[in-house]
Amino acid sequence: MIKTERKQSILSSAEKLFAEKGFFSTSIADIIQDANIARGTFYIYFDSKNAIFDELIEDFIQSIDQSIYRINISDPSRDPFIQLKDNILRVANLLYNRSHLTKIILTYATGINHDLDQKINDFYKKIINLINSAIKLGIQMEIIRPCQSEIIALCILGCIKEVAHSLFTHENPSDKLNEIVDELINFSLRGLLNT
Amino acid sequence: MIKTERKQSILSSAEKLFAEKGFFSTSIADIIQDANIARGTFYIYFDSKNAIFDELIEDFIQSIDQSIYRINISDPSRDPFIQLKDNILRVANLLYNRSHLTKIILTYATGINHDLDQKINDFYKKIINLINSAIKLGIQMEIIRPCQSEIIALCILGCIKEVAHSLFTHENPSDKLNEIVDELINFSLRGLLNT
Amino acid sequence: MIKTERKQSILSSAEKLFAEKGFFSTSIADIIQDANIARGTFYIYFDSKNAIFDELIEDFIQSIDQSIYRINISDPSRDPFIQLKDNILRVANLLYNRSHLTKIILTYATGINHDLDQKINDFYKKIINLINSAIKLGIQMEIIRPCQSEIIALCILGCIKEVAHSLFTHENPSDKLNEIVDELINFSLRGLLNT
Amino acid sequence: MIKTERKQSILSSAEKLFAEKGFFSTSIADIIQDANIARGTFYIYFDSKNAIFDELIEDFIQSIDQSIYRINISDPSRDPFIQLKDNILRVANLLYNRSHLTKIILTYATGINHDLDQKINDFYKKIINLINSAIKLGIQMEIIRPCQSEIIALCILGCIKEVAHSLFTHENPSDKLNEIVDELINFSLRGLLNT
DNA sequence: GATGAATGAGTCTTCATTCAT
DNA sequence: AATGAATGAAGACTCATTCAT
Repeated sequence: MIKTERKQSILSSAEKLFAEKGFFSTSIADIIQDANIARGTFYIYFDSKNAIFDELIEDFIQSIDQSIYRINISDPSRDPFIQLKDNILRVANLLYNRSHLTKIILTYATGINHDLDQKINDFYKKIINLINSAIKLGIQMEIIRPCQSEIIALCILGCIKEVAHSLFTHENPSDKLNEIVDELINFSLRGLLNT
Repeated sequence: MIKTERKQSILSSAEKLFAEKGFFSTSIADIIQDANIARGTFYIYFDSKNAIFDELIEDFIQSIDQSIYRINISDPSRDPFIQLKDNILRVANLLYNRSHLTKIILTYATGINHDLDQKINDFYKKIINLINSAIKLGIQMEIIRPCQSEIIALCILGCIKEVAHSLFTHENPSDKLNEIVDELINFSLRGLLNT
Repeated sequence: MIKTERKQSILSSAEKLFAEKGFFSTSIADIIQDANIARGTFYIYFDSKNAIFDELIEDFIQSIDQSIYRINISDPSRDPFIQLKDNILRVANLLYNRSHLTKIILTYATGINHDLDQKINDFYKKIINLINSAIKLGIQMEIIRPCQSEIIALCILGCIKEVAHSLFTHENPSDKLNEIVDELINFSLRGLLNT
Repeated sequence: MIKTERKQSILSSAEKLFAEKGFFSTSIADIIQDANIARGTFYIYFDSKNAIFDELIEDFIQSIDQSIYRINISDPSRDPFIQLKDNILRVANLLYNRSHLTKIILTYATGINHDLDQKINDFYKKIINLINSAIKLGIQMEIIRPCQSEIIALCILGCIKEVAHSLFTHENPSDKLNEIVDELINFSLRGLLNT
């Protein structure tokens, strides 16, 4: 087995186990058993149990990050709402396809590694800022009603996280992504009231 | 020190530490040091590390549960929206005042105790159901527009959790509860669009 | 409750528990619960867990010791065999009536207290010597055939211990003492062969 | 050091210490110190302190069991008394060579492990039954005088145990096995009386 | 005398990490 | 590169004993 394959195989086992049992309840013994390698071999590829967890999480938040494109409002041929929906769909698809990692970050509890806590916090802050800026822009353009955009940004992130947690964290996650995303956007834009 | 005081003091130390460092990274040594008691004393009051954690969580979800009153729609003198807002305010105040416990349940990672996992799941399901029923009722009464109420219920829970997490989890949580709750309700009812 | 009664009550609980669960598996908590006293009270009457065990054992081996009378062979009016049988019957009755203590000494494992080990050893040695002297006397008097009396003394002690263990250690010990003692004496004197 | 050697070395240390100090007074710390290994190494080879004790005892009673051959009375060329003596000699040699284990089982106090208690009880019951059947057969064949064979079987087991305990449990156990076994058989067959 | 809360040394057990082969 | 035996620090938990009330 070539180096990168072996590394992937270990990452894959760890990902599965961390999602199932959590970081602390997953032991190196569990991982090497699942990956079918010797104890020492694990430490050839990763410095520590923390290190493999970090790598998993960091790679994942980076992929999510890369699947979010900045919304272009200067080009009149591209509807910003469609760009928004495309972003959400791309992220949703990513979460859907990596349900183990989705579960891991959505139930991530601090206390494993301070650096990692920081990185995850920064990631969420970045998303909040992104949403926040979009809302503020919308308010300027008078598409969106005046509001405390920071609070609303939190709400929208919360919606996404809770829905993702509920839908993509099960063995057979829902596949009606499009419908669900529509519902979510609709709710965010129009609210519940029957007007 | 009388028995109940001592127990409270231990609970208090544990609550603080679990919130700061997480369940697994908090040792009995940490707790007894903080509570300024001997090792054996801890075990007079609690059977195990799991037991004290369970007690903390169970008591908290019970308080939250008890602060939510069923909304009465048959009495025309009581505006259901005000009843809703009162519920949210009561819960918000509770979370605000018990910020350690709020942090603990909002970053709760499964795997500590299967029974507890179940109880927390049940609690969230109960809340989802409450919201879901309210939405369905609203739809019937044509106050609320037709929608996939299950998804929307998740959204609303997500909003509450994320806002709570962001605001009540810091050392000096925001005290503009009323404003925040208004913003949240407004968002849920009207959405973002400027109509 | 007067002092001696309370002490007896504690001794009684300890005796029962040591017999049931063994010295190490019986905790002070078990004893005070059974005796219905507070923790501190125990230490008014006994210095330590070892101390109560020692007292129990020492008193018991002393009673056994006192129930064995030296056999008088100079008085022709008293058949030595009857004196022997009377001795055995007295001991047997004692064991029968104190089945808890019988179980404790018969399953006594060293390692609790070096002094006590010594005392029990000395007690058994004394009995062995008693039997040994009796046999030697019998040989001199030509009642008993020549033999290695030390080995035979061990055999006889072994017979008594094993029979006692089997019979007096159960919930309802056998009450056919007389028959059993006859059988034992017969075996020792005549052996198994059909002559 | 190869795995089986290391395991033997640990078993050997444990055997010595359990014999010297008893199960409860022997700590894992004692064993690993004597075996000159690290704490964790012990747990590579044995699941627990109970487990190593069980293994020691079970293996030993199995060896004893296997050294006892069923006595063949249908073959006229083989004297049953010689077969009996051979059995006793084989067991005696085994006990003589494993004096630590001999001490352990002869002072075994119940309460360490219920399964093990059962196995040891069963083992002794099996021996009692063996002796009992032999006596009954002897009675039928009119070699042995009529008697309460159950009591006598206990006596014979008691003789063997006490003699074994006294002789093989010391640092330098007696090596006059043949003589001792003869004495024991003689006593059992002929008793003490000078006829 | 009686109480029972408090103590802390001692015990078993786990597990991430190392390193000689 | 791969192995897996060995390590030992760190953790949870127990329990005989003490002592202020």
